[in-house]
Amino acid sequence: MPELPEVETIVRELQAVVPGARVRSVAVSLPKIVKLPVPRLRRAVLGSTIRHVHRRAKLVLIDLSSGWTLVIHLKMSGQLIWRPRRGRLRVGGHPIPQGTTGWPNKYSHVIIGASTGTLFFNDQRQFGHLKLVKTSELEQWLEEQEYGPEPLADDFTVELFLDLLRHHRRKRLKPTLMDQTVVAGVGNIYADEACHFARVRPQRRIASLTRRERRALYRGLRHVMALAIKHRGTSAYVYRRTDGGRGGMRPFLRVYGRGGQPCRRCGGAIIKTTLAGRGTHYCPNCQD
DNA sequence: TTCAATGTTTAGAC
DNA sequence: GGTCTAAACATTGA
Repeated sequence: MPELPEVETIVRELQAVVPGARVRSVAVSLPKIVKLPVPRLRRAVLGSTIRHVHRRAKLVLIDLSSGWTLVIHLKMSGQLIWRPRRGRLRVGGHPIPQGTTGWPNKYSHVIIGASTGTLFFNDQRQFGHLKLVKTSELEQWLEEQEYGPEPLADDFTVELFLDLLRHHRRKRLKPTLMDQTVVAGVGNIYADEACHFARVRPQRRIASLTRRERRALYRGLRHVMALAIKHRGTSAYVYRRTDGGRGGMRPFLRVYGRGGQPCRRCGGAIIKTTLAGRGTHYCPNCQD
């Protein structure tokens, strides 16, 4: 999916325009995406007002006046699209397939009609899901998911990060960074980018990392996430009127998707390999 | 035709 | 028990 920066981008977009909208209709064309009986979803959301849109890890959280929170995971190919009655479209998540011009389309699996616009939950690969959690129990529920700290939060200190790494000494670096119980929200793109920032190869064992390297990884995670949010993510489209621009992080990626191309730091050829089943990119010259 | 794609979970091997 | 890989989910496009 969209990783933390892409989810944060769409959450900010939605939070700016959606609160206050009253839900008037719910249409589900792919029931398996909704992890509860559709009639129950209807009862929980129809007639309620959207209060607040926020995020934890890669989850989009939409608080409703009914006391329920919609919990949406976009996984690999989910999108959220807000089409307001007036004003510009807000699109977040996976890039829109070429040729797609309107909504709903064949990937629009959940459509929530509201007083000021319509929210589309689209997902090409159908991996995403939508759940419902009582807002009063949301904090508790999130704790049960055992997410690690938010990498950009004030309480994510270097000391905490070093401590988390100590619990995974025998594991390889990149899968550990992507472990949502270690740090929340890190995915395949930004794990590679953080490793490059820290000049460390993704396949290194945690135990082999020097204190200096661990601290560089901490800085790398924070830097890469903040930069990606600043540029509105790597591929989330954010439409302005009809033509729109896309998430602008792509030109700032130093290794992801750049196999065979020269390293922007040292000129070495970026290697693309596989680690933990995921495409993994690094510079063999300046990452050790 | 084959493979890989911003995620997560699970089964099985060692 | 710990850690790894492959497969599964489903679809598309290079």
